[in-house]
Amino acid sequence: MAPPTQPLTRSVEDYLKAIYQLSQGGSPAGTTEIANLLELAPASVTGMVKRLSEQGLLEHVPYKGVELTSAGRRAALKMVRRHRILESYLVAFLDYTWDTVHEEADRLEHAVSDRLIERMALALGNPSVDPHGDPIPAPDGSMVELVYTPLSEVPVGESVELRRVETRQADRLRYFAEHGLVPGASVTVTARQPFGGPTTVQTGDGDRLLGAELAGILLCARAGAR
Amino acid sequence: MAPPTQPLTRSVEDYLKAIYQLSQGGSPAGTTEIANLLELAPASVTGMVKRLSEQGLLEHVPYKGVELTSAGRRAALKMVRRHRILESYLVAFLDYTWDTVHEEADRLEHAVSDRLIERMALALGNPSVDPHGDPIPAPDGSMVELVYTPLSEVPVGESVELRRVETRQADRLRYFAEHGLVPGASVTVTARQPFGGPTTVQTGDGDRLLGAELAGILLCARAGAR
DNA sequence: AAATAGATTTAGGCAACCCTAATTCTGGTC
DNA sequence: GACCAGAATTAGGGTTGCCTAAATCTATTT
Ligand SMILES: [Mn+2]
Ligand SMILES: [Mn+2]
Ligand SMILES: [Mn+2]
Ligand SMILES: [Mn+2]
Repeated sequence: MAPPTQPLTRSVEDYLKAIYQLSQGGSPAGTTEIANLLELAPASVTGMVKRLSEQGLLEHVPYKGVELTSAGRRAALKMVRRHRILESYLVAFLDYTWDTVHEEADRLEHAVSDRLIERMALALGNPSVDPHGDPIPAPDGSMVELVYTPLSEVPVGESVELRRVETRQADRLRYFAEHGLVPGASVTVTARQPFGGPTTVQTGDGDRLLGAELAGILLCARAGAR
Repeated sequence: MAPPTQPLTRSVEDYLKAIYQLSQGGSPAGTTEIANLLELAPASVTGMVKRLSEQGLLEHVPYKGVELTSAGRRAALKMVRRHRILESYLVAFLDYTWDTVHEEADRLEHAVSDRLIERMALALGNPSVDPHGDPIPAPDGSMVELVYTPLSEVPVGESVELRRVETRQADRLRYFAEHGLVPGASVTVTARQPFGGPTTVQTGDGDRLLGAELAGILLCARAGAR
């Protein structure tokens, strides 16, 4: 622990965000996983992990993996809030589209002040989700993460509401937007081929065939879910 | 010269902006001047100046001073545009005041994309000056710099329009704003004490006595000036 | 139990930036 | 023309954060 926490660097903030993301699945984040996500060499990650552990932001069990400490998680969630508020603001007020906004937010998140983020949040009416349907942590770090069902697992015949799109790949996002597959849209699953085959859905603007990859990325609220 | 110019770092951008500012007076910027403005040790500046000269951004005559090359000036003006558009946007849309906006813009200017700046400029209606009355360079780097008269030099009896406030000190800026001394305001000089004494002005909300420092900072358009 | 693939760490470097202390230069002054 | 103060540079370090290549560890397979 280093009590008089000095401001985190851009690199450190990106590491913490990445580790937060990778730890979502319950198990600790591996060195190579982190390296892949941040596009760095694994050896570089080992070095940074050592430093962050000494600063009390991570718990590192050599050869096993890393987890965030509560201080680390707090910092990570702050970055997640910044990122998602920024995305929301840029889309709402500056004409960004959901396929171009991630990149801009990924740089700005390190440069904005708390004050600016809160002003943007206020201008947006304190939204609870960003343009991709990702939940936005509150300023105190609390976040309500709802459990959704991938469209690929919605039974044939059911009608669901799209709530969240789990990808950053611009081409996928553009494809979805072009066909009205955005958070809030209602779709009905009319067929599904077996063995990882495509799902057929009926949307506001016609029927569409979605391969397993795309259908797995679209998260839906089933009947009765909130 | 290094042809395939890679992105400039935050430090480099700040150096170029500082050198641009210091070269405004015609003579080259000195090492110590730059160091003072950036709050660095002079030795650090010597090192950076060497690197930037090698990159073709500066012309350095050892022991004499540095000047921007055209590539350096281009980069500096880009930062000035970014800074001033950001200030304008934050004041216009996010409730910033002119005494708090500089700090935020000084960090953001390094993180925003060209696209974002142009979107903000569009939302603002492509302004030609920022909240302090500082001129905003066009995207191509051209800038119209008008010549104003410091209030301290406006003859007694004349009426002028405030156009620009030349300080970043928040306390001064707050004082001016409190008393309506902002760009666009009309004031009449009703008296001036000799030997660097105060100037008395008549403003929309009453008479006011301004010491030489403050009166020197308020730049005005005299009758007939544009 | 030995071999091995893959993950991880260690070793050794490098570039960008910053600092302090010591040295050198420059433009006057006496 | 020698001297001096201040400006600038050089010398020598330190930190952060990244890389490649060479160990080393772990888990799984044979
Ligand atoms: Mn980022
Ligand atoms: Mn998002
Ligand atoms: Mn800056
Ligand atoms: Mn300004």
